[in-house]
Amino acid sequence: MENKTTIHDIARALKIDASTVSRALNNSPRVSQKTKEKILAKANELGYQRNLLASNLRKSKTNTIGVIVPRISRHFFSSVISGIEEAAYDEGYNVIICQSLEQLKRENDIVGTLLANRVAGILLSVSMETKNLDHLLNIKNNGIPFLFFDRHCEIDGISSVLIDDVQGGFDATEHLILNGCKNIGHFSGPQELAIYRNRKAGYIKALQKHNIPFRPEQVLCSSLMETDGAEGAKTLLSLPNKIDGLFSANDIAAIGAMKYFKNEGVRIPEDIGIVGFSNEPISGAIDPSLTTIDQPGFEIGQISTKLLLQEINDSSGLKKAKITILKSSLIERDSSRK
Amino acid sequence: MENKTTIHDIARALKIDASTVSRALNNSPRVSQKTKEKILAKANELGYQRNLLASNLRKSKTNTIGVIVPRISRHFFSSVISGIEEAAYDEGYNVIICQSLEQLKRENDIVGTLLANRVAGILLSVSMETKNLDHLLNIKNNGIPFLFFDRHCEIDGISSVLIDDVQGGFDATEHLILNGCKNIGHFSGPQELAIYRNRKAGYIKALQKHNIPFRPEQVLCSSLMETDGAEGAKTLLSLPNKIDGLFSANDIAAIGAMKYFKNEGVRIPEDIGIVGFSNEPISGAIDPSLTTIDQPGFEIGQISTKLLLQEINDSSGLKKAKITILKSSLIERDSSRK
DNA sequence: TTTCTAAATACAATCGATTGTATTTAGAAA
DNA sequence: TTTCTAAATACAATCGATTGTATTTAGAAA
Repeated sequence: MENKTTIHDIARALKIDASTVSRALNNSPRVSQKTKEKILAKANELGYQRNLLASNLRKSKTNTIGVIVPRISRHFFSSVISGIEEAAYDEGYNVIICQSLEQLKRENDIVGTLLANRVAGILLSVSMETKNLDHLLNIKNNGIPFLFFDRHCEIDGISSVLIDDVQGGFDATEHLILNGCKNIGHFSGPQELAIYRNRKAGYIKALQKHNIPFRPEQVLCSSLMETDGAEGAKTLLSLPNKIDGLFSANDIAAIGAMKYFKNEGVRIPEDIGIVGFSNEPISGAIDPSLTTIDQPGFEIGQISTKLLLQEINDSSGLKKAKITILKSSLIERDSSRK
Repeated sequence: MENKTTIHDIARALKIDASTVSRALNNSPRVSQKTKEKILAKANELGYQRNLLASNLRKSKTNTIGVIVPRISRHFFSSVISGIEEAAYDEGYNVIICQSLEQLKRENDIVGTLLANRVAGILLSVSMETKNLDHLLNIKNNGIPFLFFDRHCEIDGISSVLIDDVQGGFDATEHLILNGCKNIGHFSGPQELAIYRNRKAGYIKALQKHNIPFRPEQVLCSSLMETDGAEGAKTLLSLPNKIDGLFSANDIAAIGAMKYFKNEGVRIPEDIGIVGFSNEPISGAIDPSLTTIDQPGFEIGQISTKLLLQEINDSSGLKKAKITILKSSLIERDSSRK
């Protein structure tokens, strides 16, 4: 009960060699059917369970992949994780989940532990603080396959699974324009992150297409927490050019702004139309319901995992970065209908 | 770049023994300061990274704990996981997350893999299908510490971290009664799970206290998905005794019922007062907002992890099951105010 | 019965780190 | 300078499974 049984215990009990036991348990053709049966029976009897630590050490590979997300409890990330977990489970892989909590230091530490645990590969969505990429280059130099999803960095030979943030930003903004907004503010995130640069680029592109002047002071960068949204709303209201639309690079900040606006007696969508990004479950439920861009989290997780497993199993070292772009879609709700 | 450096590489480069390198890297007092410095410098130079597989195999212990939840993307569980991950990270442990998707077969498989991976311990909230406990007894027989949170089973010597479901059910029901409801229906889950039995017990207790007859046909058991809630609502409306209150054992089913009622022109809370359970983020946002019982997920995760780590580090085999019960709290919103 | 070949099994090294024991070294004491 | 002791380092076994090579076995062919 205390000491786990090993192949040596089985070998001793049957007076055969441990190597034969090992081969039998791995169903090798080099062991006779009769012996296999005896070994399996004894293994069962003794409650044998393969020690994957030893097995992995010997084979120098593991059946574990590491996942680093900024925050597990964000619905988008937990959907991605669901997708990852399911795809990994199907292929017999385990998933170690870690959260950076948007801190570079933690991200750094986590990469270290995952490498020390010799994970087979890493899936990663970087923190908002990630400007220095040394720890990521370190993964690469260790020859561990890895892959970005959603929030990525440009590293030679490293693939990403993304959604089309430029298009998403464009759709969100054009939707507001088509609903009559003429002066649209934008909440963006840290400009180190491509997703926020791209959503902003889409915003600008839509303005240009419709000949609406771009006013840089109407773009506010923050960490996009709910309080940031409220503060941003306050700032926007104080600007000389009265805004009548807001595209926020995430739902949480949009909701923060919405609450602030409501408190100030600004009507939504009549006075200000609002579009968010991410389609958090709460967005469909608040009043008024929030128009937003849906990101297919579960699918991102599944696809990322499949690509990563391909890289893990593909021993040819020739890696060319592949960018997979998934479609996002505008979900039209009440916050933008004028 | 391809082949990881080992302590032997360092040893060879410095013409010393690997055991000294190992001791130096573990900061053993048996190695002189001078040698330690040389070794650390060389380790850095060669980009050495400890192989935890080997280390753990030798020490026959791991720094990984396994977590099994029904579904990662449920907000309650992702908060618990957040709590687990943070508490584990602080103590240098990694977390392998697995989801049973409410299926016994998957739960079974997962337990097997976790055992094979020789996790240091397991935190577990059982699936709705878990009636047979063999796989859980197997964990115990393997001498791996484990602990239930939220959804538990009674196994000798196994501790649990729970919330007071009887009290929660009682509070929810009494709240409806105090708001004037006289005939209250109840959505329950699979009766194999103590949480659902207990919430129901609280419901009955509140009825008794207020001398309201208990009508078994008004208690509907299901998997508590949104569709189950809608169906349950339909059933309740068809009963001879007109109901004017509903206590659902989770928010999702409550919301399903709410949507059905609204569709049928039943007003909430005027015609039927509703209280859910779990405080999903969406519940505060829907219209009318849903009164519910808040469960401190993050805290449950932290406490469970601390208790588990205690058990892991406490070698005295004397385990007495400890039940930790956390307080839940009623969050009063619009769906129950008459 | 002997010889040969393929099938079955045993032997031995290995993955990388750890750890109890043995040996060497350095510096103090004689 | 020799002797002794504590500090520092080396040796060797080990954790449990895997795998290339060597040996044994069983049954067919001679």
